[in-house]
Amino acid sequence: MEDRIELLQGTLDLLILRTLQLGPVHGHGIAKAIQRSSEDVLLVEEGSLYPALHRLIKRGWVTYEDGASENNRRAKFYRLTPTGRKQVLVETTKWEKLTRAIARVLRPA
Amino acid sequence: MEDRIELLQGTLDLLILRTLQLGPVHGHGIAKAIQRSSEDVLLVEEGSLYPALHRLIKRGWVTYEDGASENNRRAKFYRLTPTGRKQVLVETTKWEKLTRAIARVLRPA
DNA sequence: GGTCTTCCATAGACATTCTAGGTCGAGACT
DNA sequence: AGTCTCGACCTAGAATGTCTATGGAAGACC
Repeated sequence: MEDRIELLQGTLDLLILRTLQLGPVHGHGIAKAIQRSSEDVLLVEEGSLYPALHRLIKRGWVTYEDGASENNRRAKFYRLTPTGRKQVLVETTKWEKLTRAIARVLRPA
Repeated sequence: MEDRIELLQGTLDLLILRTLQLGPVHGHGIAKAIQRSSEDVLLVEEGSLYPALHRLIKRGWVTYEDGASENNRRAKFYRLTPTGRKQVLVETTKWEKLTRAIARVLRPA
């Protein structure tokens, strides 16, 4: 296949949190949303997605309710908790700080 | 203890390659250079640095010669191979593609 | 009823970083 | 001479997070 780009470790949580900022979405929908908004650059594997979601739940940043998808399939609609909502900002800031730092190193003096 | 920021997995190789673009440097010097040019945001632990360097050598992107440091200590001066020099561009492009993609996801529509 | 697709999930492999140790030698100080 | 610190190098093992591969359940569709 083509140039698959692997996610950087630690970035998936942020991508998920940010996606959930727009409202409750089920797992499959999160993956599709990230793929779409990244213009097909980022492909979230299920084997990465669900462990990540469970991680976020464990940390109290995300919760879910059972429901039915647009296609009438059983689905869990994940959404941010109040803590999670704050955490999005923390994580976003951290990401920006980090990428700015890396950019400085990459930019040849 | 302040807000230690951990490196993202996969970014260290690029940081090292980019640092070596400026000329041969010994390990300790690489760590200091990255710390300095990132304005103390990125701290490269030795336990990450040396495995990374050996990885890059194994891939044929980096090589080294023995020499003496500014302080007259024994040191290995690491430098890019011709292949490594090309690889810097590849890795830089990948990084930019990835961060652009992530930025699109983070940017709320 | 059979098959496709959607949605959820996990086990195990893999890669990279960190923690926590250790070595060895140069220079400084006593 | 002895000892201390620091510079430079290194590794083992733990921790983390992603990927590969796989499976299951249930609705849709023929």
